[in-house]
Amino acid sequence: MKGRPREFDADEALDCALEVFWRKGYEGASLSELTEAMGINRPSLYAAFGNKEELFRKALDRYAEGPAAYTREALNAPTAKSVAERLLQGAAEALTHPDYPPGCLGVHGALSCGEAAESIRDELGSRRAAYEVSLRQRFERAKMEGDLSADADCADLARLVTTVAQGMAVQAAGGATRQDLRRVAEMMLRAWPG
Amino acid sequence: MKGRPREFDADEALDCALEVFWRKGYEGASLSELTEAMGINRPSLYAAFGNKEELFRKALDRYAEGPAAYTREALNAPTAKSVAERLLQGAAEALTHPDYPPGCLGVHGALSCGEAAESIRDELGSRRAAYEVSLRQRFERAKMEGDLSADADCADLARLVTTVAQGMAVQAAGGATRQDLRRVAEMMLRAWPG
DNA sequence: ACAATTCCATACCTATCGATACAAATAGTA
DNA sequence: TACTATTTGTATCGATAGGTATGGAATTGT
Repeated sequence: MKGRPREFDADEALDCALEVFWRKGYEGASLSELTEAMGINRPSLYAAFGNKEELFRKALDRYAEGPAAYTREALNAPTAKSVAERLLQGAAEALTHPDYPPGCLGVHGALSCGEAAESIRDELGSRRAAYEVSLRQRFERAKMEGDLSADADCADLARLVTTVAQGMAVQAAGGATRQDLRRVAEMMLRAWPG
Repeated sequence: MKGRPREFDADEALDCALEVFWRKGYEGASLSELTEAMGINRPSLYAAFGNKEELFRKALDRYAEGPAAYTREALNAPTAKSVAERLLQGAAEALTHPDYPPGCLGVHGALSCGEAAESIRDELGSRRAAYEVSLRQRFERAKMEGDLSADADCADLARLVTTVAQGMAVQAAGGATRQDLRRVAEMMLRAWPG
């Protein structure tokens, strides 16, 4: 390994980029804002992350493993209802976390790109679809394990939960408080089948 | 009335602009796309509508009175549950209407603007907030009229319904079908209190 | 000590953004 | 016809977008 070592930490810079994308969306985040927030200059960004689109994808991975990890972890809850509860209450917390911008990077980014960033929108759409599938499969397992009524439609139920979570993301972006979202989650769970 | 008459119909042009904003969001819609869709050129647009922001506001008014009129009309339904039903089922239809872009102009536009268009976001936010208030007041009236249980929290209920509607808008923008959204609305209504 | 390699910084590229200046064209009025 | 008011088309403005070329500074292995 020869050559001059880089003077910044790639993960820290990626976290800063994530926050900018989170606040402004994909197209709303300019390279000048990104480089300023990351503390590096343009050529360093391109050398380390490729281009804006690759940077966004890497920030997205980091988002999924960090601030949005609750979505994956919720699937490990013991029953169908507890899965929904951990997902929706986790959303209420995460979408209004004081250390991060309000709202959801995925929802924010998906709706805020013109046709130039179509590949970004497709990427986010397929990620959401994949999550909805895994949620449906989790509910099917719950049905077999007996903690979800046999006549429930798992696909519809998964779509309902993701729809509410996405609506909560819109609410958070619009200024809803943590308490507001907790109540939405609670009312939704009170109506849980079975 | 002196001077050369304009060669285009202002309302038709506004409808075309509305559709472009609807598909691309506020910042995602460029003036070139707008003028091309409207069939006029740039100075004519500025002479007739002021600037991009004023054009968007006028398109927003036209949206509220046209494709999104169901939100206001739903408030006239006889009972609280029928109000929610008309709103959510109306959303399922409107958000997937074949003659219009999928999704909701308000949700799309609010999440897809950087800080440059902060006034646009505030405008959309206050419109949503105003609607949520009118929905709450409608529920309070329903409580007095006896078709909503006395222990229901009208503010929470209004927020829940708008949250689901906004989530449906995100789902529609992501490609959900009309049938998908109808089922979401139906499941939500099945859990209606009282 | 030297050369290879890598990084950082300035300055610049082309394309596009929203917004306008200007003059030709079209109408009503006298 | 002369005059005025308004629209329309072209051409362009300054600002900013994403993305690079270039050159010097810094750190490594030999």
